[in-house]
Amino acid sequence: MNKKELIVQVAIQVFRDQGIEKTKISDIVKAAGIAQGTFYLYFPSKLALMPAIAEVMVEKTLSIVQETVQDNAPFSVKIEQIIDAIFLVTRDYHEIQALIYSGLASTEHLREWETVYAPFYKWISERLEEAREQGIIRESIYCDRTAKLVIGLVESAAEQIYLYDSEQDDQARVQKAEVNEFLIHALGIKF
Amino acid sequence: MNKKELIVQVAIQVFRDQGIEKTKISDIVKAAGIAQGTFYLYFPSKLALMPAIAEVMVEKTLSIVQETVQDNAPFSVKIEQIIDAIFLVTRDYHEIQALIYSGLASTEHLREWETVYAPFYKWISERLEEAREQGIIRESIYCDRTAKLVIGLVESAAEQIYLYDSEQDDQARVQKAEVNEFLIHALGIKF
Amino acid sequence: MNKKELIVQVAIQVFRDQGIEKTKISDIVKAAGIAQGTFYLYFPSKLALMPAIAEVMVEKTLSIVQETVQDNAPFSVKIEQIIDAIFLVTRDYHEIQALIYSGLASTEHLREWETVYAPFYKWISERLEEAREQGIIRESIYCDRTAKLVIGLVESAAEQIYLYDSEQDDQARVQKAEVNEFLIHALGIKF
Amino acid sequence: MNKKELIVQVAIQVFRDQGIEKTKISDIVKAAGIAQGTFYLYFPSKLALMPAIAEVMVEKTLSIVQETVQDNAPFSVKIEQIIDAIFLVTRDYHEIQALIYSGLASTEHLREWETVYAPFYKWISERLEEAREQGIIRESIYCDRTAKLVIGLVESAAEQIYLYDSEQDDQARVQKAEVNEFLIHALGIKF
DNA sequence: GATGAATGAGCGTTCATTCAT
DNA sequence: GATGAATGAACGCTCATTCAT
Repeated sequence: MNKKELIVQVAIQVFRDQGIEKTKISDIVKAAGIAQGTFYLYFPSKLALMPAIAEVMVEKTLSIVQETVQDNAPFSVKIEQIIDAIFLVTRDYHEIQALIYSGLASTEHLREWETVYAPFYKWISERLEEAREQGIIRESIYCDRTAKLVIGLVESAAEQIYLYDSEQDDQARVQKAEVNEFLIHALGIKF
Repeated sequence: MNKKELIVQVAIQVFRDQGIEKTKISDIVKAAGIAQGTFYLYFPSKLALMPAIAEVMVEKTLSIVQETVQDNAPFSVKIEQIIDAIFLVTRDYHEIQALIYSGLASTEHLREWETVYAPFYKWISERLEEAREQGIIRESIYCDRTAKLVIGLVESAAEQIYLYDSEQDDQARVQKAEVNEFLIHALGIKF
Repeated sequence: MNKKELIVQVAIQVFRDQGIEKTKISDIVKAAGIAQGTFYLYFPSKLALMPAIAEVMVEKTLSIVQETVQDNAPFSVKIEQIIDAIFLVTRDYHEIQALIYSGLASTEHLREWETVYAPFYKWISERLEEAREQGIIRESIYCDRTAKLVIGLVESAAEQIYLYDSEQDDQARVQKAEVNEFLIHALGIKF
Repeated sequence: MNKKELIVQVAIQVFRDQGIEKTKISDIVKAAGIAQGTFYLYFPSKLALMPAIAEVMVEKTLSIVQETVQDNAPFSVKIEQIIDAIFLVTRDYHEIQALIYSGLASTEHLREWETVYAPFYKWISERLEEAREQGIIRESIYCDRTAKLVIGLVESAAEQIYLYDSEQDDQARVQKAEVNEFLIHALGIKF
């Protein structure tokens, strides 16, 4: 089996279980069932894991969003589904999300993250584009920039809920509704 | 000068200069011109610094916002000014903001942050309340929740710009305009 | 007690006992009865010990030579005494001498050694100068350069004997006699 | 090409380029273009390389000396040529020379080095013998022992020059002249 | 014979924390 | 209160060596 992927997958799991700060490389290799030195064959340091994790996380997020959003649903429903999906991912992985957003993982790898995040931005942007062409949202929207604002808004809203606790179903429901309302107006969605 | 305050002020400065991860307590005490042991007279551990820093940062942010926003300006202008102020703070302190938002500083102190952030949320909420009472924004808005969404939106938008580089004046201008447009619709501002 | 000196003294002892290559920093601190971290207060690395050791070794060598050589002895006897003294030091510290002579201790510290060795060269040079002024050795001698040759010759001769074994009294006696004869002619000593 | 020889040749080269201490086996095999494991088919450990390297170095030194010294030159010229040759080798390989002289490579292999160095001592000894039989040098000389002194003297003189810097042509010229003068008297060369 | 991914014991180094002064 | 030398547990990382292919 591919050891590099194994390390990344296991690292995500261990980070979720015991927190990022407290995770030692020795914890990761133990969980992965490999030798300490093997880690260093694939990653020069603990920090170097981060871009790979970010990539996996974005893939995971995007695929959950894509699974949740129904192609033939009306745009207003799609927005609700996008919100649902992002809240879902945030609930389960907020610690890792936080890491990715914080400038933590040292400046050297920041550049890579831009590319890593690109597919997610692009997908949302395309949905906005579709809606705009169909006249369902206001025309003045710049889809690329707005996609980033939407993702930023929903993720930050979800983080506000899940930062302290993953068990916040009621709070989450209210917050999602509020975000939905917020977005309906922000995007000028017509029904 | 009060040593406790001195330590917090110096710590923020050192964090900005050389990054949070790389900052050792010895760096802070050196910069503060005090002895290693003196630190522990005021803070039981390195982590105990964080709530104090968060408090100062929120005070700083709020006071910048308050200075920027003119009491007698129309609400739409106030929104622009709020955006300007948050972008300004984010540009100068995005690393520390990131720290505060990420779950980084061990869970024991998270609760305190909530209270620490409260004044900022409250102030924005009050401005929304005023506007709603004057019928300048849509009535369906829940001010408390929306205040958090607005702050989350603007901060995440600013972070997208400044994460990689603090010198992004052109990018920032475009992003600010987009956020403004976004908020005008989201809040249903009437002119 | 001065910890820096303690470390150097103990390090020399430990190096002699168990060899330089096999000596870990933990061995040194254990023998010195200090904590691991304390070592790093005084020396940034194992290599950084070397100039300090060299200094002590040269001081030791010079003081043994000075003690052995009688001020009022005839020059030819002084030469014998110098040979005796250098052989003595080499027997007891040949491993450390070897270290000092090899380029081992990484190029960064080489420059310092030149200064460190200077007093020894100088002292020998002065003895040659005296002898030359008294017409006891050939006039064509450049004392400074010749001092280095003499020390190099005698030390290398001693090392040839003690490299493999410190118990070589017979061999040493013959070698010393040969070196003495060699030097008598090289310096053109007159009786 | 014979892999064993290849490894030794490459190792010498890599040692010269990046220093002995910093050279890992992986560097050697990389430079040799062979696999990590292949090294261990020919040498049971890293230390086992040392005698082989010493052998090659002595062969190299001896052959350079033999090439430089002209059979039919007068003995005084031969001495100059020997000095030249040894300075040349020392300039190019002083780090490896240092390794060979220092007790570095664990004691188990020291014995072998004695035998390895023998041919060089023997060759010089034979030249002295010739000269002594022809009455060109003083009769009291023991050629075997003196050969070692001569080699030790010249090598240490060369090391004093090249230890810090390989580019020392002026210094080297003066030092060689001084050594020559020194030897002329030590050996009692008659013209 | 040749390979090179995998190993893991071992070591150097860091740095938050303590405490005698 | 203030100091800063001393501490030592903790961890990152290296690299000689192995072995299944």
